[in-house]
Amino acid sequence: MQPDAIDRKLLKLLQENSKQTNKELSLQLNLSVTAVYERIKKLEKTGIIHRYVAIVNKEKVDKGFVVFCQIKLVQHTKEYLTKFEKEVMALQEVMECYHISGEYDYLLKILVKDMAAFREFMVTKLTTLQHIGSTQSSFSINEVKCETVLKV
Amino acid sequence: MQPDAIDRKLLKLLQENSKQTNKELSLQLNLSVTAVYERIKKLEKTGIIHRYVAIVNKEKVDKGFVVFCQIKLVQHTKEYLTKFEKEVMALQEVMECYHISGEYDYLLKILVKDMAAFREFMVTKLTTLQHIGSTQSSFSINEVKCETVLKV
DNA sequence: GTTGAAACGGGGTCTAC
DNA sequence: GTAGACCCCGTTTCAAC
Repeated sequence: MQPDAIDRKLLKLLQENSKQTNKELSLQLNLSVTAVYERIKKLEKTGIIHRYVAIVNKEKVDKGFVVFCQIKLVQHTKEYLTKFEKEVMALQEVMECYHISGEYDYLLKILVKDMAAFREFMVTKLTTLQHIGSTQSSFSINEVKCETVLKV
Repeated sequence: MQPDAIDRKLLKLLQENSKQTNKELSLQLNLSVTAVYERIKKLEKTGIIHRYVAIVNKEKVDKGFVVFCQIKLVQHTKEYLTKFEKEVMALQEVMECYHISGEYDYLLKILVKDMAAFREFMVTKLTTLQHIGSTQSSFSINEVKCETVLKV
């Protein structure tokens, strides 16, 4: 399914605020409520809309310290990669993990309370993972942009 | 406001699926519907719940190619930093941008359709920004983990 | 915190255009 | 695509415990 211009605007609105009623959406889209309803259902059925979630303010729940950590493994066999990935999946501080091209193998986005919590995470969790060669961490000094809306 | 154990579980449920009814939530929390309602309102009022959004499947809207780009500016005056940040804010391909510690100044998460689209983005947008010294891009080979649920 | 009731309005479906 | 009517049920508020 290929979303048309109206679908794209609808996706923008729902990505910004999924609690809007179909009536509110219909006014912004110059459509009838029924048409809005059917378009949303179609976007859900095709999987373009994956799910609906609440976004939590990370500062207010003591997760305001953002660290990006690049990791190099000692070897690159499938066994090592798979094992590492499985272990990373289980770490709740790791919000994102990508196998990447370049000098390092993985890039992790880590959310913790502060530097002390990050130290604790490094010492007790990250560096205890098997097959890790080296790591290189960068701390977020300032979050310039953090967008959840995909412009489609 | 400090969320208690029930609030934390409620936050987990709402971060996973914000479309659940209060009745469904009440069953999982062993609470009355009214109590769930009041807890949610409190979490919203205190700003712990920031907003509710639809999550779009990026592959289905031609944004499945993920690139992390580290950028170094030629100078680090406030003027240069501010100008760069303002320009980055306007780029819709840039989903996230952090001012970071370390060798590079900024880390950007960029979503585009494919390598050709990234090339186009680099040539026509990123490298035309003023004051950029050098860049270093890593491409996502595999998304191991991409979590939106903050464990609180 | 709980239950129960009541008012309101949106979701979802259907009919007709 | 539109408008209107319909029922159901979730939200929201309230009273009483």
